[in-house]
Amino acid sequence: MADMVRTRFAPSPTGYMHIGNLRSALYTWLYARHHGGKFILRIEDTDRNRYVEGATEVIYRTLKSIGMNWDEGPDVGGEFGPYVQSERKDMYLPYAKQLVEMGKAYYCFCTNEELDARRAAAAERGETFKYDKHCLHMDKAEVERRLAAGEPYVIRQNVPEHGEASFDDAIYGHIKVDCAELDDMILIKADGMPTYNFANVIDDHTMGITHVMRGMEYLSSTPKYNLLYDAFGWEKPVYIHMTSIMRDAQHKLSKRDGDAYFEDYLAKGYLKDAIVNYVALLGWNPGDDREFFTLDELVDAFDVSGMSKSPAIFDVAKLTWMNAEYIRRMSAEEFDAAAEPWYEKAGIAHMDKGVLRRILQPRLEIFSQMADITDFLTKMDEEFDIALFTNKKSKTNAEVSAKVLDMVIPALEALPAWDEESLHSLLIGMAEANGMKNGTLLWPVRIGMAGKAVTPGGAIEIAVLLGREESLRRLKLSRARLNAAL
RNA sequence: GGCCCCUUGGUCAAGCGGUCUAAGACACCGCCCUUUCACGGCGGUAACAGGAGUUCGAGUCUCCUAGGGGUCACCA
Repeated sequence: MADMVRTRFAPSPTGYMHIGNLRSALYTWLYARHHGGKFILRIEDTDRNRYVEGATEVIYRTLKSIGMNWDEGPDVGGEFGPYVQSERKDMYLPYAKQLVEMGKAYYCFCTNEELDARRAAAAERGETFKYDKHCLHMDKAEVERRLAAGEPYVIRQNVPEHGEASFDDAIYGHIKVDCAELDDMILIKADGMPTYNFANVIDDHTMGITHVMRGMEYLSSTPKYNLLYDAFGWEKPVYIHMTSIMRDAQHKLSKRDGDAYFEDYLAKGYLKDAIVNYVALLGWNPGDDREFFTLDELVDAFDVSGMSKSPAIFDVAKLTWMNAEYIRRMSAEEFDAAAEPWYEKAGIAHMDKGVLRRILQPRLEIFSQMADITDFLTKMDEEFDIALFTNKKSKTNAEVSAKVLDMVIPALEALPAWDEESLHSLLIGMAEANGMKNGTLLWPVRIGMAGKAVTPGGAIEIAVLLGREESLRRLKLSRARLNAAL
């Protein structure tokens, strides 16, 4: 038990799951599972102004859908609860007061307005503002008096003016900073709530978190947290700071570009497993050439030594490739099931599923491409440019095409069975009998039925999908339009 | 601006002092396959940010410069 790894994912409920957050959750979860430890979910809602209704449910739903289960959390409980920060509100003040008694923290009555003014003044002088410990020097009697009078106050950490604060990061190594650089951060806000920084330290310790994994934006404030651990005489956790995911070299993935949230990609038709797989590889590598991982395989392979120090740019093209690969690797049953809603949307659900699967599975990169790629099946552009009948490689032009269609249409009308095999032997047989390349015969037929240069599948598959009546209707119509070019 | 972190091809990245005339993947280009387009197969273009050291030897260690990111809130 003493060596049991305990990690935590501590999101604030803002409504959506950011891709970067998702990856942090994933790594944190993987670390715990890989080491046979516990994964704890804690909701950090100390900022009441930012609370979003239903946001916690989004977090639960997302994590569950991916398969990241938690051992302790607001909904499942646990012996270190409560797991919602606002419900722990009363736990923090005593710790802060304890620090005050030890001289490691102090009451501060400076108002926000005063501070803002001083900050602005410092900025004007081109200086970095740092709280001057003004209230630290207030005599005890006055502090007591103002407290008794009910004056609003905050509690600040008393950072030594000299010396060094440091910590060891599992990825970045030893990070140290001069205490003179550190500001006396607020531990308890005027509303009695702890700041994120303070709550984090207290919660992580009281919840027995052994490995603190979080974004690297906390790298520079972590030495300050360690001062708190030292003051309390607590054992420090192992720190593992994780890189951020970027849109490009200088910007993080952002809400504005509609590329930041897990939900965005789901809506665009990406598979959750592909997203998770791709994201897992952004900032971590298994040390070999493997790229495809199930969650279980990730648990097995995950290791801090494979985590990178520099931020990674999110490459949609690679995600798309990976998603396409996931689609191609689906079994027939899986593909049919996943495709069904998209077939409905595209209006082709009544067509031959076997043929659809065969032409679409290797071609779709994301399911949302379905409607576009199959649009000609539901409705041919009857005004299509008849120049499409001309194709050099297939040796076709308007004249050849007219000839081919004149020959093919009656033969198709006479074909007893309208199935793939019959269509295939008829058309290929005709090409051979007439000494034509397959392409010379099939090109006009495909164009005549599709009215489009690029189609998934060829003439035979399209004919099967459209059925005899519609195929012939289109071919006759196209043949008639060809007259204009002769 | 102060402080902290980072820096291998367009992107993800392997590399942990010699086997680097630097792997693999995506993207891109070419060829093959072929009933268009894909899929698949084969091949190609493309990188150690720059400069000083240390060393017999540096992508790998040190320092400097440059570039990028983070942070400096009663936000998390």
